[in-house]
Amino acid sequence: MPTLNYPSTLRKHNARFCDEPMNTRSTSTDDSESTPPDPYEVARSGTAFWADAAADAIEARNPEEPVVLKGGVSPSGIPHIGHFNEILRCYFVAEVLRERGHEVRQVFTSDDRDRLRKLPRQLADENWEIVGLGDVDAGALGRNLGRPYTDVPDPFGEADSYGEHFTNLLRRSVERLDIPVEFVSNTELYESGAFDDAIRTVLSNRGTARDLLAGYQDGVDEGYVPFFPVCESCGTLTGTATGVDLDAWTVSYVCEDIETGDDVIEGCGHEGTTSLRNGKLPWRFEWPAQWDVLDVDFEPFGKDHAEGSWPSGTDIARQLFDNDPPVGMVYEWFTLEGAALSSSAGTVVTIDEVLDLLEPEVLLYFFSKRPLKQRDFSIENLDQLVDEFDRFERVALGDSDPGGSDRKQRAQQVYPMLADSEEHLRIPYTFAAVLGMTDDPDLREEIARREGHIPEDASEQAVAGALDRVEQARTWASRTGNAFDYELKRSQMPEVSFDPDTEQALDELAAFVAEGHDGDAIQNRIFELAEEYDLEVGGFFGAGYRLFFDDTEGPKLGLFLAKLDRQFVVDRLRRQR
RNA sequence: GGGCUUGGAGCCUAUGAGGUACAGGCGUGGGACUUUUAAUCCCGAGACAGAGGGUUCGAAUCCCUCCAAGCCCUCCA
Repeated sequence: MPTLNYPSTLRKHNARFCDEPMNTRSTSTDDSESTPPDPYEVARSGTAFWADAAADAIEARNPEEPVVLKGGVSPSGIPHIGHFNEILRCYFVAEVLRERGHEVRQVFTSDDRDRLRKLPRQLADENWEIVGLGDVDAGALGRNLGRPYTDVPDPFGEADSYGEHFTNLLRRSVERLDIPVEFVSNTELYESGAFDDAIRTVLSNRGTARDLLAGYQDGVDEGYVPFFPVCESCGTLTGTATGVDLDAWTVSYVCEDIETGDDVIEGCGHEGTTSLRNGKLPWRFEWPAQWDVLDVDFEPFGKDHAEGSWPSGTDIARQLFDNDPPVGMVYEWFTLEGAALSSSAGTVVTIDEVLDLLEPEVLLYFFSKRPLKQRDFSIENLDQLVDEFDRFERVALGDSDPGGSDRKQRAQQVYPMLADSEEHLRIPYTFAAVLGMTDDPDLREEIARREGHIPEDASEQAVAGALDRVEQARTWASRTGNAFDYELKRSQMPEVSFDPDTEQALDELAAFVAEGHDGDAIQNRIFELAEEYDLEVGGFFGAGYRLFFDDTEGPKLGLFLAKLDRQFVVDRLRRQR
């Protein structure tokens, strides 16, 4: 027995969901021992961290070491943050299990033998540049509809296939997040024969397989053969196998039209026979086959699978493969700015993009939250997420605990999974955005110090780390064009027109600046001049912001002007350049 | 049609195995820092937990009905 250190309340909780009958229309008469916990319950964790509950459920199965956690997606297009549920939900559970002394293997299957069903409207090249379908040879790509992703050429001509191209992109994002993941190609599993036993099991028990599936799906009739061969003539993953010869390890087929949603992929009509390694199992069988072949103990999945392929999959795992299905966990989908994430519709945020806007630990933090909650990823309001993380970090590190001890305990548990143990100095995100108005690193630091965001005794390294956020926040501000998007208009003077009083006041201010005064003095002078010329204070400041930022707002003007080179300021105040 | 998930102040995030929501943040109103903005500090307003029933001494937390959004019963994190 490993020493487990978690609250006793949790144990009670586990007992609860382990004993509950599965919430499906399973037709099986299995004993409770092989009934996996309800994947919704696994995602709910009461007062504990959800990954703890998942780890509990996994331990309840007495898994063999190493414990295998798996995720997977089809490489159908641009990998976006939603796909990372498959990676990061596993990651947190893996971390918990490691803490408990388990050996863990985190696996990701690229379901790359799935067929290309339709062309996405957008693609991303090997440099993560998003390009429209029109920018590649869409015609050539279109001729590959119906083929497995690994048989479709990479439209960018770099990788071996379309599937490999997008898998590579995803893998690189995983690497940027520094998550240890083993990638497995589904196509390779088929080609290497790793799936042979599973295929044999399905096809030699066709009647059982059919009956099982028919309990969950309509349209599974007598002639149904649960295998899709690749047509040797046109390369399409066909839908109609007509017979199998297990001794010869072949399957015969007719290459008929395939309906995929609204579209129909035309078959070439070829009738042929091919190897059982040249094709694939239908998803409903393939998933449990993966569990069996890879010895999967845990798998998170999107809510789209929760009511369909999960119940049938667990049933098939037990009854057909005689295998205990893994612990499943449902997660809700993210939205982007309130809209569904969709590669084809172009509502996509990639990990790469996000990491230009915030630190990896903030992104991980987003994924550490309750899985069943529908969450919006909002770039518009990204500052709120970062602020929330900063608070979370402070609580975890013990500086304060406004939310109570439970919250603190959780923070202390989760935080080490997000960030390294080095000292992190954080400048508030929106303030960092404002600092982006100047390119001068020294000036940035000075302003940050002046405003109290950098303590006297901060190490050089910590300061540098803190200022790294400025670039991210500035990118965010300029990308969203929000209120923090200040940019010093140094090279060219914005178009301005002021009334005569304002112009005179600006000239006097220029003269004052020319004399050489510190920031406070200049700030005071601005107020005095506004009074002397009977100008609205706000309006006069506004004139300054217009001149220097082409905006109505800006930083504390006097202090800021004092930091810039004097002649430039004087000239600009005189509207000369 | 059947099933599932989510639903807290203007917004975000918690809590959620029944026991008073003075919760935190953002935003907002006011004030302080010699006087607009950013930042910092103080104070204030703001929800009775989607709606309605029920169980209970007591429910945001259990049950029922309904509503909204999303998902599944073809493929899709």
